[in-house]
Amino acid sequence: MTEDLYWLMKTEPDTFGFEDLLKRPGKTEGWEGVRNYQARNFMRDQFKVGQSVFIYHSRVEEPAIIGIAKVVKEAYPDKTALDPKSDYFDEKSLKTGESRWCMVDVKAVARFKKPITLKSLKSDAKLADMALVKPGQRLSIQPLSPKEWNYVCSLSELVPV
DNA sequence: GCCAACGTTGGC
DNA sequence: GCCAACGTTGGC
Repeated sequence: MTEDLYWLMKTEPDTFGFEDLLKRPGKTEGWEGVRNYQARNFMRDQFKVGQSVFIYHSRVEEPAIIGIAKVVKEAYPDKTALDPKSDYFDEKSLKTGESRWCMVDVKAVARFKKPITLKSLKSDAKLADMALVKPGQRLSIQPLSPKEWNYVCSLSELVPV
C-alpha cells in the first residue's frame, strides 16, 4: 500500500537545504545525488506522486526535521552520474552509458515552526522504533509509518510555504 | 562468493 | 575534526 507510505529524506544544508528548495522555481527540485542502492530502490519502486516527505538536515549542529515536501515526479534517471564534472559522478554508470541511479522531484509544502530535533526524537519513547533514531542509521531515505508521521507532525505547528 | 581494505556518513 | 558504523570494491 504505497499510498500509505511516508518518507524522510536527509540532506546537508551546506550542500542543499530546505531553504534552497524554497528558492527553486515552483519550490520544486530534483533530488539528485543519491548513491545508495537501498535508498535508490525506495525511490524507484515505492515513491508515488502525492506522497509526503520530511526534509531532514544532517551534519549540522542541531540535526532536525525542518519541513515537509511532496513527491511531484516519480523516479527518472539521475544524469549527474554520467557527468565527470558533477560531484555525483559515477564512473561505473559512465562505462555502461546508462545511469544506475535515479531521482525524484519534490516540492516544498510546509515548514515546522520549530524544527523537530534529532535529540527530541531520540528522547521520545513513542518513536523508539523510528529508523532515524536507531544507532548507526545512515540510510538517506527512510520510510515512516502513518502513525510515526502523524505523531511527528503533532510535535510542532506547521506553516505553509 | 568471501572478506579485508577502503571510502563515506553523520552524530558528537 | 574525530571516529564508529556501515556500504562497496576487488583480489583471490
